[in-house]
Order: sequence, then structure tokens, then C-alpha cells
Amino acid sequence: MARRGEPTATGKDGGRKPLSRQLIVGEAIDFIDESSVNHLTMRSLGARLGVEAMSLYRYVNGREDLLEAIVASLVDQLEATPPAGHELTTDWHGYLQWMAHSVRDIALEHPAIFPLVATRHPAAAWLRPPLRSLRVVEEFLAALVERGFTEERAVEVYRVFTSFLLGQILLEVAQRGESTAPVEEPLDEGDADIPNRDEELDLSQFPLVAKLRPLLSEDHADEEFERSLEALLDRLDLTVTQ
Amino acid sequence: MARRGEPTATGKDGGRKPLSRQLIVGEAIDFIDESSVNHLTMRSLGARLGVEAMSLYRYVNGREDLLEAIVASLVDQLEATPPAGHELTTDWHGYLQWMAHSVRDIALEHPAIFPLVATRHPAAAWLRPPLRSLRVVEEFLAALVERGFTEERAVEVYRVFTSFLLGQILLEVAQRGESTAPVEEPLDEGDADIPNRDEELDLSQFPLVAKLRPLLSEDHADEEFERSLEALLDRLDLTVTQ
DNA sequence: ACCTGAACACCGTTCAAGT
DNA sequence: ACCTGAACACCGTTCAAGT
Repeated sequence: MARRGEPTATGKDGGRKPLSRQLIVGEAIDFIDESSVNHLTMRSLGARLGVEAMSLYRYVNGREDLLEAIVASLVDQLEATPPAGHELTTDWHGYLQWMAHSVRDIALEHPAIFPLVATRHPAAAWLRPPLRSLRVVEEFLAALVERGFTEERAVEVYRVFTSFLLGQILLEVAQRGESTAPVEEPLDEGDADIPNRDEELDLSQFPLVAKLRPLLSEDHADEEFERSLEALLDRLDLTVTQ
Repeated sequence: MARRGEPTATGKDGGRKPLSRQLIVGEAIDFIDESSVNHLTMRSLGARLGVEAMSLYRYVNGREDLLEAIVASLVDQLEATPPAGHELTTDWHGYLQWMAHSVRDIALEHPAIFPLVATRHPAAAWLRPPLRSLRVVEEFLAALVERGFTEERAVEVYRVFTSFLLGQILLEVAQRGESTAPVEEPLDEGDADIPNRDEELDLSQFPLVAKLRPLLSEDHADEEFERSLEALLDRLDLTVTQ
């Protein structure tokens, strides 16, 4: 396969993979997962790829375009339809449940990236995060219509469903990221002395919060998600039969 | 009041207001409202205040601290209790409704800032945006307990209520910001040729979206908010009487 | 064709120095 | 006490030049 006269792939690049948009975006995602969006710079990403920052501009139209591609990459991981095994194929309850968990699973794998999905402006104002790609919206609406919704109704469900997902998952990801992710220090030298962020609060003026702090700190993310999703489906049940 | 020997306030500074943290934060908020968070730099903010960027560091511990103060300033605008006029004083339905609209009103006044409120890490992981200040949480929980909730129940309501507010308002603010706010161009020279963002999408592969685009584009933010809020209160009604 | 060196115009931030 | 000039270490980005 190697064209004649060319040196083999292992030159002074030390066997580095050939650059491509896909490789760059993938590596950027890994980078953010390991540190944060703020720490992702064209130069640091270049260094990780064994290349100068300027090389990236062949494949990516600047940093903003890169961030956009990162968001698109996560959203594109959403599958079109649930695996045939489930009886979800005909049940819209099941479909929405499957979709909700799909989005949540992706978000929890990339807690430092989901805020980008949540806040970056989609290509059109009527595309609503986190279901913010044309392909996903098309499939979502089609799935609901197939399962018996009118088109008007499907659009309404798109609205309430995205709103539900956004609030629920963004809060969960923030909470989980808090404990997991590297502290968002301003890239200083680590001067130690970083307070535990949680224990250092002065609650003396807030007696109720102080008393309920153990309760407030409990992590019920899973049940919360499940129960809110159930409540949403119940609500849709009511209005769908009206 | 003026100390002896000092020149009067009108020197070469041309009658500029005396610098203070409050002034700086307020001006930064105005700045973001008029442009965007990305365009807010220490240098541009200094220029707006008629001062060099370095002067700001007397009052603000760097840019991150400034952003934090901006978020805190918005959250602090939330009042403790509804005006005595309403019968909301005893009705928790009314209280939550009043609170929901308070948050929404502030967010809609600062659509470019609300994403910061939504995504910046609060001081503790159990503080949930947008109700992310100790004072507000204390008052919120106290208000619910006063209106007959158990403490455990109040904490649960805090969770579902913040999730509701975050999803609902973040989406609304993004949608409204889309049409209102200055385009987030990378600070280039305006090279014209900026497509209308909405009309330029190629929908040929997405027939259902193409067909339903008028429907998708309709703005029902007000009713959506009202109806989702009602649904939330209904849901709380059920579980509160259990 | 693909990558780089050098350069430009910006950042945030520090600190000695001015008044 | 309050502000600034100068400087440092970083950015994103462009483009002519290398291979």
C-alpha cells in the first residue's frame, strides 16, 4: 500500500497517527475529560498530538469550530432507535425512557463537556439542547409519530422533554463533576492550601441549611432522575388522552 | 467631607466615579448585557471604566473572581419573601410560583449571563443552580417549612424545583438570546456574508423537521413555562398528601 | 500535501514605581 | 491609597516558508 519512494510511516514523528479532523476531535474530548474545557488550548492539544498548534488549522476552523465539533460528536453518539430486543419498539413510554437514559449516559461519561452541549448556541434557535442536531430531532419526531402521536403533539413533547433533560442532567453532571473533576484552578502552581470547598463554608448565619446539610448533601441522582422521568411520562399521559 | 490638601474629585479623570467592587461588577454586567461574556476582558472593562486593567485587581481577585461576583450579584437580586399584598404569604403554591417568576424575570433581563449562573460551580456541591447562594437556599427552605412542609420534604422540593427552573429558563434564554444578542463572532472584522443562521440550514434530508419547522419555530415560552410550572405543582400536590 | 517558524495582536496577571 | 508602565508568560491565528 505504501507508495514508492516515500519514507515509511515511522519517521521523526515517532509513529504518530496521521492527523485528521476526527482524530483531533477525539483527542480533544479525551483532553477535556482529563482536565477541563478551559485548559484545552490549541497549543496544548497540538502538543498532545505531537504536532505544532498551527497544524490543527488544516482540519479545524479555529477553536470555536473545534468546540462545536466536540459538541456535535457527543450528540451524534445518540442512536436512532432502541435495540430491537426491547418492546420499546412500539411503546412511546419505553422510547422516551430509552432516549432519556441514552442522553444521560453520554453526559455522565463526559461531565466536563455536557455544559458545552447545554449552553452553546445550536445552528438554529428552534434546535433545543441537548437534542440539538437535525438528525436527532428528525429521528425523535419520527419515532413519536410512528408511535401514535400527532405531529403537533410530537413537537410539544420535544419541547418538554428537552427541558426536562437539560435541567436534570446539567445539575447531575455539575454535582458529580464537583467531586470527580480536577479543581478549576486558574492554572497557577498548586499552592496547596486549597480548602475542601465543601467544609469551609460558614453556615452560622443559616441555621436551617446547617441543620439540613446532611440531607442536602445526599446523592439521590438516580432516583431523582427516574422519578422525574416517571412524572413527566404521567403528565404526557394525561395530555395525550385529552 | 473632602480632606484638606487633596484635589477635588474632578482631576484629569474627567469626573469618573470612584472605583469600587460594586461599581466594577455592575459595569461588567452591563457590558455583558451589551455584548457577551467572551468579549468581557479585564482590559475592555477597564477601558469602559476609564481606567487601566491593572487597577481592577485592587477590587477583584482576577477574572474568575469577577465572573463569580457577577453570578452572585444576579442571584442576590432574589428577594426573601413575596410582597405582603399577595395571599402568597401562606400558600406554598403561590410562593413557588412567585419564586419561579422572580428567577425567570432576572434571567430574561440578562440572557447572556444566565448560562454562567447555570454552569459555574457553586461554593458547595449541594448548592444547586440557579438557587445557588446560601442565603437564598436558607430562605427557600424556611419559606416551605413555614408553609407546612417537613424539612425532608422541603429539601426534595428544592431539588425538583431547581431542576425545573434550570432546564426551563436556560432553554428560554438561549432561544431569546439567539434573536436578540449580538452574534458571537470571534471578534473578527465583520466580513458580512454572515448567513442568517436560521435560513441557511439544509433540511432536504430531514423531511419531518422541514415540514414541522414552522411549528418548531413558534415561540410558546410563556405558556410552556406556565404549564410546566403547573404540572410541577400538581406533581408536588400528589406526593405532599401521601 | 502537510507541517512549521516566525510574527502579530491580543490576553491575564504581577510588581515596582509613580502621585 | 490608589492608579499606572512595563514586563512576563501565555493565548488564537495567519502566512510565508520549508519538506
